[in-house]
Amino acid sequence: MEKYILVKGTNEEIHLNKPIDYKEDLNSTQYEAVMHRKGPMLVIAGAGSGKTRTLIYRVAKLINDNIFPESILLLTFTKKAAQEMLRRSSILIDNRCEKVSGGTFHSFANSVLRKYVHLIGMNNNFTILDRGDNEDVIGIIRNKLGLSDKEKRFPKKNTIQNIISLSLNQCISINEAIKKDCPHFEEWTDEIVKLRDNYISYKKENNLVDYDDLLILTNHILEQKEDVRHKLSQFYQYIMVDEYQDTNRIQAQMVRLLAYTHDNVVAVGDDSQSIYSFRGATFRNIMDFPKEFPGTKLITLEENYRSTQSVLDLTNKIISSAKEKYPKKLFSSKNTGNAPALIKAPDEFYQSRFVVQKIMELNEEGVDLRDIAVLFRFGHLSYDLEIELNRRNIPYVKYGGFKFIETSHIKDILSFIRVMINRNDIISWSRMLQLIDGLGEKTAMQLAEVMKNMSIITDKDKILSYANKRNKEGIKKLLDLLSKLNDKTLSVAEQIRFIIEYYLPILKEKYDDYPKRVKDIDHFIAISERFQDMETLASDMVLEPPSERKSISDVTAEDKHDDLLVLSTIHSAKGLEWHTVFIIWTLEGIFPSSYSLWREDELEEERRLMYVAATRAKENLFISYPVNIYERGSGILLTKPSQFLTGIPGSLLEHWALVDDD
DNA sequence: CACCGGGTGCTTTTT
DNA sequence: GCACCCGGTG
Repeated sequence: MEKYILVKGTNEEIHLNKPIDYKEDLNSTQYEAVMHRKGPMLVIAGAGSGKTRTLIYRVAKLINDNIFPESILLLTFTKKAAQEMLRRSSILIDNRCEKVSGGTFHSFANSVLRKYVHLIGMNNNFTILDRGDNEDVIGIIRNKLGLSDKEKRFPKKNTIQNIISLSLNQCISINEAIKKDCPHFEEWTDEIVKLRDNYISYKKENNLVDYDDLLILTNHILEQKEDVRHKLSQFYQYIMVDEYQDTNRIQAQMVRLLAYTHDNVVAVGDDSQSIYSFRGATFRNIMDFPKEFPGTKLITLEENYRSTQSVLDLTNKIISSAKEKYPKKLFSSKNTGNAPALIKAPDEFYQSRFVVQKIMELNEEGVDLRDIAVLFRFGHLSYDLEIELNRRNIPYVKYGGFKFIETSHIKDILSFIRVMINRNDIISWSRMLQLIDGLGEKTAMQLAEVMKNMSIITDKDKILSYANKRNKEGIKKLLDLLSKLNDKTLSVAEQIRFIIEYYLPILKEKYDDYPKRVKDIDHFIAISERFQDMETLASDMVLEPPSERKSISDVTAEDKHDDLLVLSTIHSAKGLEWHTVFIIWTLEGIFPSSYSLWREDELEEERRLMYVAATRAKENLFISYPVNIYERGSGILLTKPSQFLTGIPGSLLEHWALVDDD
């Protein structure tokens, strides 16, 4: 037994291939859910009630009963969640679990499209646009339509992108989306509709697909092509959807279509944790599931295995003011524990120092850094804290906020890869060309149009005829690189090496802070080595980008057994748990955000967000806010603590004030 | 004409 | 910290 003392993790990991005793390992409601075999079932699972455990055991049970693993489709919110579940199922049974189908809705849709999109007249080697690319395309079209230099203010490209996406995800018209999201731009409705139409045809011409298209085109195929729908539905006999409260109409529709021959769907979720309505998610899906699938078996998991009763008393109180929900009240199977605390700090710097000091104390008492998390509403709210952490040499990872993939140097490198896959990808051509000194937007767009139709090898001179004195050498160098990359026998790693060899001098010229960026590039090389082909590399980088950003100080900490403190936006903390949780910046106007204060449904979502944040804590929960903060956006002084915390009695939430002791 | 550098303003949450 | 705009320069 000795060697298992080092095993860190959940109970089932200690199982190690002994036959599973389902009755012993699960409570009676979990057991009922796991034993369910055919027909629709909805599991309402409160925070920490063993939702993941239930799913894992169900996968194990199905495989144990010799169900073909590939016929199980497990749709989750992140790829990480899917992998983690399958890994844990594998420990229970064996690695047949790794063969279970699934991933995120988007990655699943991607794989369907790569196979079938030619049936609706598109090319299977399409490029997926991430949000930045998306905005670039919209920017180009906006300029083409002459909508940028009007006297009156025309909405920015990211606003337009939001409007278009909102209208698709919520199945409403552009007009309604504008009314809902930004009524002050209503006068531009006609122009935005025109822009949207141009955007659609532009994508079609250039073989581009955005996030929304992945889902919409997949549904389109499933609706139009009866044979495909039938085939897939027959193949995926056991469909499970995690985090059902965060699906949107299109995703619910996809599930409906996939299940049409058998209705064999298990949806798991918690309406109180629905926090993605800005992306079109609607908790109506989970409320209406029983209507959509008649004969649904409903199971509610209420026993909480995560948090102490003190934490639950507070979280029950926070959610009790919510307007609409499936009734449930969590109770703990653990001890009472420490009361959560609300800490009032004079300013941001005090708050940061308090958090850091507390973390160091806990760490000395034996709590690992990886068992502590600091959560916040927006990615940028951690900047000050990050400085303090660096100063004290506390290593951390950050989830949420800016993405590795969204940094300009990584996008630069990806542009080469994308062009190699899809020569019609004008955006990437243009980005790549603009890296050349003395070559700007205009020339890049012209050249991009030319180069996508030419052979790099034979038409060199024609391409060079577009060059001028200043950029000729640069274009020559680029052509050299492209002809090297033309060699089809090169491995992914070899191709990447050529690209980086070409790119590094440019990087050093372009950015003063290049040493930091070179490290990112090394990270990228390491990631790319796992891939056999460029196509998968390119789509995986967009669909499931490496989301964590390590602080500069801990490139070495990776070797120190990865004991890193976690900083995260609340959205990215979904589904996770820690021994100690800090929630910072709980200030009226920030959390709830000032955007939400005017709309009841958005305020409700902020409340659920607070609930999600607080229910991440197992033992300790510290909630803090600074006072007297000037917010530049709205120009007001923020001084009040979050309305979600003010009416709460001191017995549930202790009030602390910071005093100087140094 | 196109490019580039400097100054200004604004900044949700994610696939 | 980043995107966008403006005015100077090649």
